[in-house]
Amino acid sequence: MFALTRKTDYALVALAAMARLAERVSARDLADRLSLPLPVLRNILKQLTQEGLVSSTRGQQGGYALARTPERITVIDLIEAMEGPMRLTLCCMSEEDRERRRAASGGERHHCDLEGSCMIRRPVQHVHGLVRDLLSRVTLAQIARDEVPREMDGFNTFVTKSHAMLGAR
Amino acid sequence: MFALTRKTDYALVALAAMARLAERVSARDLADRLSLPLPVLRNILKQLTQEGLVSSTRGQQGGYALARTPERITVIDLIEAMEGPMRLTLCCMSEEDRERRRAASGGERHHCDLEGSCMIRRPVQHVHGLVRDLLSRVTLAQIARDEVPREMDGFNTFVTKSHAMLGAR
DNA sequence: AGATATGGGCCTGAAGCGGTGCTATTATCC
DNA sequence: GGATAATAGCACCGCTTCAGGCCCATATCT
Repeated sequence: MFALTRKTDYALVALAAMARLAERVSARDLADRLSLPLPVLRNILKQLTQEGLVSSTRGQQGGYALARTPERITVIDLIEAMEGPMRLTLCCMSEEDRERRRAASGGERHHCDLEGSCMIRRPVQHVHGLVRDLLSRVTLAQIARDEVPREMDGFNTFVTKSHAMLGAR
Repeated sequence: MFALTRKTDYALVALAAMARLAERVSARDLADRLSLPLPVLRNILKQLTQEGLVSSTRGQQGGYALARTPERITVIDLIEAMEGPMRLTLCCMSEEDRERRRAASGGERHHCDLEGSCMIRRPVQHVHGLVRDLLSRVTLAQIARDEVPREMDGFNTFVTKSHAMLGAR
């Protein structure tokens, strides 16, 4: 089911709230404000900290804050922080991702069996790039302020970015 | 993990091959040509038939063929046929989908708890619309011929389409 | 010292995914 | 009419992930 998990959903709500607050908040405080279940929110904030999207301060008066300005946090950052690298199909995985999954689940075949003979690999990877780029153009600031542009053009810069990305990954 | 399932992946490969062949093929034949596991491909083709993307003919010399021209089958059609309605977050579910899930899993809460107070609902639904529209612009014909446009503009028509869609769903 | 936070685990029930097998039905060919 | 070849509709199983919760160690401020 092509969908974000509930945790990612909550993460989006939490980060948007943190963007508006713009000051350090404890997990409990945030859970109260947003009516989110505290244990879940804790796990989410922990993970976002590990992934470097938020910074944490321990102890009394501690809490969480965005690690960067909301303009520099994109939706794809958030998604991949919570769910790991996005991929439309198996061919869209990067080599590193592939190694990681192979190591994690014990030597399964985590590559497309077709590889050479697959006729749709290039176009599919291209669509993958289009989606990923779209999500990398939406920032947390835009989400928080309900200022997501109606049109996502400016694909001139995209073309180069996309190709560079596909090459690198 | 924001990714398509393996079945959807295979479905894409299969449909693209059927688009190129442009004639009726049996599941076995297709599995041989594409080096896909036959039992899996069978289930996929059955499901695609139920969803109306391919038409089937029983009996000897029977098989499957695309129900429409590949120009009229989009990637989002395929994805939603295999995985059910796409949604970025819970708020992006249509009312019917919500009812369906509620009925299926016995009265759970399948809606966003925040509803009224949620500050990011509109922007998130808008991003959902952007992604969905992008995927609805890529056709099976383009995939099969590796002719996916480098730029996906023409968002003028999109704006109206998107709003109509969000309204209808 | 005590109160308040985060950090790092670990655990469980439920649901979805990947894959397989069996039987019934339908159409064609001989 | 009978054999054959194909789809249709199930039901099943092992595995992984998801959602949610709990516990204890550690750090920090008062």
